[in-house]
Amino acid sequence: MLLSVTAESRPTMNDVARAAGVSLKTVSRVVNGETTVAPDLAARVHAAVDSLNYRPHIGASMLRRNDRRTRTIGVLLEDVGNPFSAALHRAIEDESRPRGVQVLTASVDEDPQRERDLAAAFTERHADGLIIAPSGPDQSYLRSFPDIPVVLVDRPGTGFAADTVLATNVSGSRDAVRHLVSHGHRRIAYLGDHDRVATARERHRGYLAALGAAGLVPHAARRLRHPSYAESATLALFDRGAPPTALFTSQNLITIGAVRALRRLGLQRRVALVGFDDFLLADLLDPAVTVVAQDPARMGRTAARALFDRIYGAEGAAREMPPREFWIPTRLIPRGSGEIPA
Amino acid sequence: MLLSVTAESRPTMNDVARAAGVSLKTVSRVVNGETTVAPDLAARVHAAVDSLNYRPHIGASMLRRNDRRTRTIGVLLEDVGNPFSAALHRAIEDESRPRGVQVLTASVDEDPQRERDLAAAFTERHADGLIIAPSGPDQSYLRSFPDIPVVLVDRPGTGFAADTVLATNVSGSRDAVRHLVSHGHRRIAYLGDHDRVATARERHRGYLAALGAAGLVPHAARRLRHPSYAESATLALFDRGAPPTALFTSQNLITIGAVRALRRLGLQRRVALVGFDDFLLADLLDPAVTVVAQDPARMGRTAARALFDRIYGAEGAAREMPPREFWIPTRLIPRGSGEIPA
DNA sequence: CTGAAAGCGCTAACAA
DNA sequence: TTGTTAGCGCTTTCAG
Repeated sequence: MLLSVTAESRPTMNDVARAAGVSLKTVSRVVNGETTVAPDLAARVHAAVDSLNYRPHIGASMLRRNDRRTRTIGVLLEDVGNPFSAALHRAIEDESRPRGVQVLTASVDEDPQRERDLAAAFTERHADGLIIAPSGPDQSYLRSFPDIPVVLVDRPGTGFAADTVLATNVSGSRDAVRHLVSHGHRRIAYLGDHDRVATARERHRGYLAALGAAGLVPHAARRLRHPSYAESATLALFDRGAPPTALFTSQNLITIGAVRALRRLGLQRRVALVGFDDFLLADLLDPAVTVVAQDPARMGRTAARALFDRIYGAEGAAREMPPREFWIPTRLIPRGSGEIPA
Repeated sequence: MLLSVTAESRPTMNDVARAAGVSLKTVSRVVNGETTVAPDLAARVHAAVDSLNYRPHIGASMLRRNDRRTRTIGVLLEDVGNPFSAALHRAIEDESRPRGVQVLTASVDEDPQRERDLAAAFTERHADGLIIAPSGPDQSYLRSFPDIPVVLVDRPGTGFAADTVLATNVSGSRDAVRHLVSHGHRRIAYLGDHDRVATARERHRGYLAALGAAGLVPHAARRLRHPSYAESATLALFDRGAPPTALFTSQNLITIGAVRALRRLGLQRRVALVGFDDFLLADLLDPAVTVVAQDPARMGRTAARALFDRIYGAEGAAREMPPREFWIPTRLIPRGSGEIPA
């Protein structure tokens, strides 16, 4: 007497065909919803599919199909755990779902090597397209994947032409600083990410432009190697002679660090603050924090639509379109901290 | 003169073999790092790989391989955009990366149908395993995917036995309420998610248990259909006779709603508040919010390790292990709002 | 309308 | 050490 050693492996179309007493090809037709199958055969196939609990193997199917679509895209974000990336991710997913597209995600953590490796990994898995928030100084590595559409989001790419979705970083920062100037400030300090980060460079440019237009000079500009230095860097600004009367912070976590520092100094009601990028509970702090809000959801939706245009749009034509730029406007939200007079 | 109309399709192992003047199988060996290839042949293959920019097709490879691993897992979360889910996701990614595993993610949004559909979609893509934060009332649908290891996280499953990673919801809630009792409160209200949500049920149980142990009766318990009702529900609690002197809120967004309501009533320094689940900036509010913190990063890491145990662990043995339960402790963090006396 | 044969890109099993 | 043949699960092509 032999014990069964069946590996309990998943049924294939062949198994279904045998069970239904039809040919493999007829099963294929039914599974793919072709209408050229006699009703009684189709019914037998459906019954067999149910009883065997058959599920198609889309990997095998894509291998043979002419269009070779996996209906999977790859998304490279700064860090899937941070609120900005998470909001982008969610918006991309919302555009993908109705199209039956699944999403592979990964965090780059400002590591250029990782960016390249992950793009390669997604390519080997035959993602139909890539959405990338560029991190490294150079995206020319993408040229070695000529057959896969790419959309860049949040930051511009270098050495590679692709559809790009960006916030209006320069004008948004200009608005922020102009707002502070209009409340009488003349000593306005800047706290931002390292120049390596493209968005930080742009926001710094906006800061300088607004100061110049107002006939002011930069009071102090700190480009931080990491947001975790924001609190101590802010404290240092108030260590000497003529401290700033207002701060412009170029990013979420830096804004929060500045808030903590001002609290410690007891200056939160005396020194004005405008931050770039909104954050949860900014309105519940005291004073509530004035920000230039981005719209990550809209950025994600726009990026996903641009990608799907190219992947699944009118064959040929859509893929060859010249690269497009999408600018997503920012919006100044006055809440209190930015309206403190000089 | 003919124009080239080559479809620019990706080179295959065959192309590489031709270019290197070796057989297809030799290329396969080199690409897979087998050491049984003569150095000069290997060098020629590498050169051809580089010049053609060849990348292996892991879909085709997995189809033929004996182990049939895609090195891809599927993760079903409540909402990839919310901080708790995003932290889980990030931790899962951190465990996946060193193993060369890519992560497919999707948001279930409390929709049982979507949960099933997405599990099926991941299965069709031959994910090696699934991590699921159960949302629907019943996970027995997972039995129709007998060949794929599953780990449940954040909430227990129903109708399906699997490794499960849970926060200590009951004891954490008990700690929270006991903390309020120890500050003299006797009228402690509960605000939480609808009973449909398993974690909400457990946290409510902990609330009742702590009250019972203190000889108290529930003051008012509101099970909300959606967190967006938290603010108005809190306001309503103070509409009548003997309002609560303390609140226990069972979730992030509900806690924040309660904070908003107490502010509007000007009661934020008179009514005590302890929330389940920590949130960014809880310490910067005034008063700072006392919470029972979960550890989503540890939950994610634990879930991922449990899954990888089963997928890639000692063949056979690991897959057949009985289901395990992992309890991730919560921690009460006193910050001010929970220490307001009755 | 249905089916048989070929083959997608790759690895397993075997032979040379 | 290297190459040959077969075939993973499926769709295509083409013949009935």
